[in-house]
Amino acid sequence: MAYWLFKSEPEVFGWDDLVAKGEKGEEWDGIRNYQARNNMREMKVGDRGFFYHSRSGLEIVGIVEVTAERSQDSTTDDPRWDCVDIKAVRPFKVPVTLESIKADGRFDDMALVKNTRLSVQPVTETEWKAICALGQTDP
DNA sequence: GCCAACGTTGGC
DNA sequence: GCCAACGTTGGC
Repeated sequence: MAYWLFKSEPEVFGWDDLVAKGEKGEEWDGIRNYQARNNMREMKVGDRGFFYHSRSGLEIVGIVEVTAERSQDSTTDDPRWDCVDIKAVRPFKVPVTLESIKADGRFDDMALVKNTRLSVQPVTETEWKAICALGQTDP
C-alpha cells in the first residue's frame, strides 16, 4: 500500500465536506498539474492519504482512502486529465501543522516542505507513521 | 490581499 | 527549442 497527501482549501472543499460525502467519497477532480495527475495515476484502491488544509489552516487534519482508481475528470472533456475518488477515514485527534512539520526536521524532504505548489504528492511509510504519531492517531 | 515560486503556453 | 508572457498555487 502506498501513502499520499491531498491538499485542499478548506473554504472551497474542506475536511468536513469530505466527511459529509460519506462512504461513497468524492471525485478528486479539478487537478490540472501533470505531476499531481501522475501521482493519482499511481494510486490503488485502499491506498491511504493525508488531508491537508492549504491557504488557511495549514495543517493535516485527517486520513483519507482511495475508493476508485483513475478515471476521466468529469469536470472536463480533455482526456489528459483524470483523477481518483477518495473518502474520509478518520480525523486526526491533534491536527499536525505545517509549522510543526517544518520545525521537526524529519520531514524536510517532503514535497509539502520542498515543493509547496504540488497539490497531490507521495508520502513515505516512515513519514506516514511519524506524522500519524504526531497526530496521536492510528495509521 | 500580496507576491514569490513554479508551471504552461505560444510566438519566433 | 528558447524564452517572454501569462496563469495558478499557497505561504505569509
